[in-house]
Formats: sequence, C-alpha cells, structure tokens
Amino acid sequence: MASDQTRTAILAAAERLYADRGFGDVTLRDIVAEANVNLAAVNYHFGSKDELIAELFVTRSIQLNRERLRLLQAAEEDGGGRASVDAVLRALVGPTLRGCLGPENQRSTAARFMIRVSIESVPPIRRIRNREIDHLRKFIAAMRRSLPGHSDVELYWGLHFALAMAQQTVRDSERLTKLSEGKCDVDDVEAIIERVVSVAAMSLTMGDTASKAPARVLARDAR
Amino acid sequence: MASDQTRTAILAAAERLYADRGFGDVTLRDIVAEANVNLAAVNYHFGSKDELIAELFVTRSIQLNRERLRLLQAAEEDGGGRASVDAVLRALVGPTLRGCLGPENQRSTAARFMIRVSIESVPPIRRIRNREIDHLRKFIAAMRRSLPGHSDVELYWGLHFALAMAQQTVRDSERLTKLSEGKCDVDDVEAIIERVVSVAAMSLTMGDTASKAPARVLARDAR
DNA sequence: TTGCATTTCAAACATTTGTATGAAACTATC
DNA sequence: GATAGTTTCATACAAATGTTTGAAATGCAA
Repeated sequence: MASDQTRTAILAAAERLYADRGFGDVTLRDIVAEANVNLAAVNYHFGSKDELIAELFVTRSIQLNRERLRLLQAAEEDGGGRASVDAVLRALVGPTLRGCLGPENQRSTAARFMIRVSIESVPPIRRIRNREIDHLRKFIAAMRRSLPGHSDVELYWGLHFALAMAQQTVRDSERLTKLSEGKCDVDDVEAIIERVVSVAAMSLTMGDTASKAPARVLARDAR
Repeated sequence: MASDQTRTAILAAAERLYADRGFGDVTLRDIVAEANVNLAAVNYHFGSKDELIAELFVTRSIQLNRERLRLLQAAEEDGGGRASVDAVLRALVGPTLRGCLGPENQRSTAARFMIRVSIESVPPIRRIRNREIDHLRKFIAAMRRSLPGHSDVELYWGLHFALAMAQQTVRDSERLTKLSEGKCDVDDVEAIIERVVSVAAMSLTMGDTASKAPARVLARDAR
C-alpha cells in the first residue's frame, strides 16, 4: 500500500479547477500543474482523464445520495414510518440546494464542482447520471407512503418538478438574480428550499383537482 | 449577391449533426462532409466555428422568442389588454415544450437542436443566453398586469419555476420516462403544458399563503 | 545492503483540432 | 470576351491534447 498523496492531490486540484473554470477549459496539464505532480501521474493513477472526472463525480454523488437518504430516513422515523410529503421533498431537494447555493464565498469546492456538473454536462458524467434512477425510486416509495391515495403518475410528476425547480435554481441563480435585480435572494437557502418544497407539495396535494386538468380549455392559443 | 447555397447547406448540416450527436462530438470536418462543401468554407462564410454555432442558436432563439411574444400578445388582446396568468405562462412555456417534446420521430431538426442546447451548454451559446433577460421582462410585465396585487418577487419566482419545469422536462424527459416506466407520457405535449402552467400559476395565486411560508417549521432536519 | 515493486519523471508520440493560404474555378459586368 | 470580384478547393500550419514509454528514483522487506 503506497502513499495516496499524489492521488488525492490530483483529485483536489482537479475538483478545484473544474469548479472554477468548467470542464471545457481545464486540461490535464492544468491539473498536474495545480497539483504539483507529473503529467503522467493522472494516467498512472486513474487510467484516463475521463476516469478521473468520473471518480470525482461518483464520490460527490454518493455523498449527496447518502445525505438525502439520511434525511429521508430521519423524517420517516420521526413520523413513525410515514413522513409528510413536505418532509420527503425536503430530503430530496434540501441537500442539493444547501450544497450549491448560499453566499458564494462560503461555497465549498465540492459544491461549486457540483454546480459545474449541472451546468456543463460532459460525457463521462452523463453516463453515470443514468444510474440515479434507483435512488429516486426510494423517494417515490416514500411519497407513496405519504399520500396513499395518489396515483403514481402524479407522484412522478411531483418529484420531477421538485427536482426541476431545485436544479434550475442552482443552475440559473445568476439569471434569476439579474432578472429580479436582486429582489430574489438566492443566498437565503432555507427559504428557497421551503419555496420549492411548498410548490411541489402543493402540486401534489391539489393534484386531483388541478394537475389533472383536461388541457383543452385554452388550447386555442396553441394553434 | 452570390449564391447562399453553401452557407445554407452548412447551416443545415451543422444543425442536423449537433442535434444528433451533440456539440462535443462534431468537428468542422464532420460538418463540411455532411454539407458536401470544402473544409475552408466554414471559415470563409462564418469566420469561425463558434460564429457558426452562434448564428444557429441566435436564429432559433429569435424564432422562439417571436413565437412566445405572438402568443402573449394574442392572449392580452383576447383579454382586452390583460391576460390571465395561465395564458401568460402558457405563452412562455408553450413554444419551448411544443417544439422540443412530442413523438420523437416527429421532432424537427430545429427542435432537436434546441434540446441539445439545453443539455450541453457550450461557451458561444452561454454568452448569448445572457441577453434573454430583456425578453423575459416582457412576461414579468404581463404577469404584473394579470396579478396587480402581487409583489414582484413572487412573480419572478413564478416565472423562474415555470421555466424550470419546462426546461427540465425537455432536458430530462428520458429520465422521467424511465423512472415512471412510461407512465408519464412525455409525448402528450399539450397535457404537459397545462401541467406546468397550472403548477406555476397555482404557486402564484396561492403565493400569499403558501410560497411565502416562513421556512422555519421543519428546519430541524436541516441540521 | 541487496533485490523487488511501486511510483515519479522528462520526453516524445500520435492525433485531432480550428484556421490560414494561395492558386484555381467560377460569375457577372462592362 | 476581358476583367474584377467572389467563391471553392487542396493543402499546409500551428497549436493543443490525452496518452505512452522507458529510464530514474524511491520505498520497503529480507
């Protein structure tokens, strides 16, 4: 067993650079310079550049998923095996938002890296992404326990929209700030979480009246 | 004035290739091969590869924005200068969803190109994107007319969430299909539009009770 | 210390990339 | 039909990039 110094130095440097400058702009030579190691070290320790990126992303994804599940489990235990939809959704979107928003200078490298991931999707990451479906199913199951009467379709849409709002807020927080001239405070993370959760939950609990709307009413301006 | 044949052939070929294979995978040589023109033609007619991509995106963006504004105007005229929030939101998200979803084999190249844009953000496009804020302001203004009593902050969030749900649905329709095992029909575009619109509108009209929630209630599982 | 395995290093490699060049082909005007 | 302007073409260029190589250095056990 050898010293992992080089390995970890590369990982740290790569994450830092990707977080700051994006995937497109960072070359292996940038990474090894930042890490103060030899150019060949990346291929020696990781096999290829793509595998380095993949390892970085997998590590962070696992952390994120673990945190989500921890919150979910805690919420279900609190409720005696059944959590409120709000709590389930909060466990789903909370970690993402908490990790990726908030005062810019306080964001961890890991968080900034994950923001990059959500902005610039790159092949090795896209391949991994497709595996998170099993993870999401656990939240669908929890939602099913929360809202026994609901049809699965509604639950899927609710979860999808919750993730959509969270993701887009992370990804486009800058645009929202500009558009609202600062009136929307993207640094107040907990408020954003509640906002996303409440909208998503509302769409679910009102689901039977509203979101199943017949869709034909105003179809005329769709000509 | 010369024949634009080469120019348009390049544009068409590039859009087709980008739509099918993404930006990362398509080289100038691929494009000129597909267009049956010489390698130097791209630089001669467009200046650079980035300018070609930019022109492609600008063209499609203008079309999208024009369509959105047309629907908005029609809705406001119908309502005598004031449209319902639903109608405003429908004008905002309808064109995107209508263009980018629906039966896959019926999607235009333009639509598939715009999907790519939303998945793989690439520098020349990101630069242009920042200009669409003025366009969005027109929708905020219309929403202000629809809901005179509302605070601007709520309107911004409502618009942001509407776009978020639409965008993410386009971008991740495949994941939603997989997750729901086909139970969520991403081909029924009009139904999706109504779904997005109703959720966003609900978050706005109920805004004063729900989306301004104090956010502290369950903050304990956010430790 | 000797010997063996792991790790580091400088250098080179092999491609791929977008772009530039300068001559040839073409087009339209007088 | 000569000429000037435009467009096309084959080819070359230059730079960047991920990867490989083989030798040197290092660590470590016997």
